[in-house]
Amino acid sequence: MRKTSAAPSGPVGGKVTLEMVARHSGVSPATVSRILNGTAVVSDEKREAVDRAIAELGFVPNPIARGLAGGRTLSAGVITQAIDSPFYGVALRGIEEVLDAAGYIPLFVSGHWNADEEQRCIEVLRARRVDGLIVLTGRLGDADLCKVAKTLPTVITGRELKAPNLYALQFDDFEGARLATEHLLQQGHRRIAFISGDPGHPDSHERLRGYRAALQAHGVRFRQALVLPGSFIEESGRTAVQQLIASGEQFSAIFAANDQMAFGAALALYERGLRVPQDVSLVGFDDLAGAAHSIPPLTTIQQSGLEMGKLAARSLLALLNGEAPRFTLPAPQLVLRASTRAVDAD
Amino acid sequence: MRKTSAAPSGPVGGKVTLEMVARHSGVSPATVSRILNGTAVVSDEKREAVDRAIAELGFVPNPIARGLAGGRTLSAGVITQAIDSPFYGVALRGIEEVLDAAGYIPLFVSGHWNADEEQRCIEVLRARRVDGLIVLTGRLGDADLCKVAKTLPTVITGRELKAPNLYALQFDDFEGARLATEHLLQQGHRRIAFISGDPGHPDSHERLRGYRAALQAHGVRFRQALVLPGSFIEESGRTAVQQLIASGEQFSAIFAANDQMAFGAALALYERGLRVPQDVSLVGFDDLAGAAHSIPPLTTIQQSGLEMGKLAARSLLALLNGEAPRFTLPAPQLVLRASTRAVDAD
DNA sequence: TTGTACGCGTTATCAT
DNA sequence: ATGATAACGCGTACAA
Repeated sequence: MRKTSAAPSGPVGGKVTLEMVARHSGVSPATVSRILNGTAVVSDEKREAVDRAIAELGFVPNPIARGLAGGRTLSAGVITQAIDSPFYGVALRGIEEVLDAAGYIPLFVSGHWNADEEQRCIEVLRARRVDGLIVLTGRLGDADLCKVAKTLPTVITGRELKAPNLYALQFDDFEGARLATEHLLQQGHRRIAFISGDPGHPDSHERLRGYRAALQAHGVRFRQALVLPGSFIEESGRTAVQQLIASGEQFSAIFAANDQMAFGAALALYERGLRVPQDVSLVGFDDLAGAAHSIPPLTTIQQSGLEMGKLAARSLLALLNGEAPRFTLPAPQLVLRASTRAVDAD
Repeated sequence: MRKTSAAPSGPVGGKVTLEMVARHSGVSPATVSRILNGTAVVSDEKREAVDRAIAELGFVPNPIARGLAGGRTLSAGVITQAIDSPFYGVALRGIEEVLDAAGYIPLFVSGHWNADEEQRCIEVLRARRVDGLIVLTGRLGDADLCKVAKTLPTVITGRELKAPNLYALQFDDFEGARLATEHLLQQGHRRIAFISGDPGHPDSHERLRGYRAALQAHGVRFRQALVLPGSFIEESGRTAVQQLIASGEQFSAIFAANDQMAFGAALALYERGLRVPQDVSLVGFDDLAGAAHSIPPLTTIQQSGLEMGKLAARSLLALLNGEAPRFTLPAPQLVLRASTRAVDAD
């Protein structure tokens, strides 16, 4: 076996600096830097020599030094609400994938649905000199967000907002909710309960609107008693159904404003001996990973967290690149599974 | 309203440097640095002057420059397998919480259960000059891990391993599985199927051992036909049960090596018209967030991901501090819910 | 106790 | 096209 001259010192380039590469290849550090960044044109000979030196020495550029010198850290801040959220988690995955492919590293921090915490997150990220910011929904005011965007390219999801250096990616909650309700209506349901998300959340309002719009389009009267408060978590869906049943109000179907509440609702029904879908039809919203394996598999509105993450990341990269992002989230789609069934209209 | 003299220029300290603080307070940059890091003793007057200057200027130290100069970045690499994993996601939350409180920021990267990818993650993190590393289980070989630990304080979960600069946090899979099986046995079940995790995963073997040990302790013969292969995801649990049923083998209970497979198993049973727990008892492993709201609520082995994350982070902080961590994961516990019931021993 | 001066590894600005 | 040289913001010997 032939030994290549000057093999790299293992996969880990201990402390090989750009300057060493420069010396090793007989050029100046500046030239090496240029080659690395494609900043300028260099002669092919030098380029080759440098490339070889890089390979032989196992040189890895130091992002820290880069950040100090160039002002860019090749890192992006991502504010999510809880790192273990079933919905946003998938979005993080999409962000990670796209950013990583572009040489960026995401810095994930959690705001816990709290504007103050989100502000703190931004300080932390800014201190870390991230090149850009992705905010997954959250509670931060539009004004604050715009101010942040003034000095930090920002992508925000879950709201409509136009500002320089800022791009908003909004999912069509209204249409999603309309679709879900429409499906139930088509199956002959007339008494459709709606478990809403908490009012402070921007998505909640639109989903309620979609529900009402579908009802109206079918000439079904809206009943306030069929709208139950929820907070986007399982337990709130469960409580809502318990209250609904206790209220004595008639219903043959439930539309929950997200899957987690739908799961809770399903449990409450189960606990009362009501079967889904034989006794009650159920539709969720989000299409979480668990929806396909719940019992019964949940019919729901697909809102691709993965795609959302990917597009958010691509938008940020565009912003960072001085371009104007033009991405749009895919339209909501009904995913038909086994939690609804047709009934004779009452 | 009284204006405080020289109010900070907004919450965002635009570009205030340590040197500016030094000038503003009439001391040298070195002194400011010392105060910031508690590196040396300083006279109270100077300290006060500096503190005030920091406040007035709204100075925020630049971690990037710090990293370059001091070699510490106050950041820790965390290799998880999938950023959206329901089990490890909770662990990330614990890590984030503890690290954040200590002024560290976690850099989350995903290895996707692939040793090569994990290696790449390590390169990336090393390039980012993280101060330490937490590896959540994963497939990396022990030897590789020890090598990494030579130059980077490391905490690893999911395996036993002793090495300098390395701390391993291992959950008692054997005992957990034994507990689960024992519970079923106590309820009178004798034909207990076991859906195992995939063989490449370190946890799988121990859980199988625990299952067998419990069987043996009760004088119940081990039947290979009751052991189904799985891969720790829902669909594999579903397939396993389908095969089990097709095989004609008798069984009254199922123990799945994790909750996700238990969910899949429950679905397969549901699809065949078998009720849990009336016809078949079911036990999972992990106690995922969803287990409490599955139908029926799943009896399972609690393995606190949150605690695991917290302890991993604390261990790393100890390592970083030159101390020897002495943390141990809490013992596994059976969480009794509604997916099992007693039967007359056959 | 405090200040001076240098270095960390890279990019950017000048020259050439 | 390429090479010096000066930042970038901070930590830390070393000196005082």
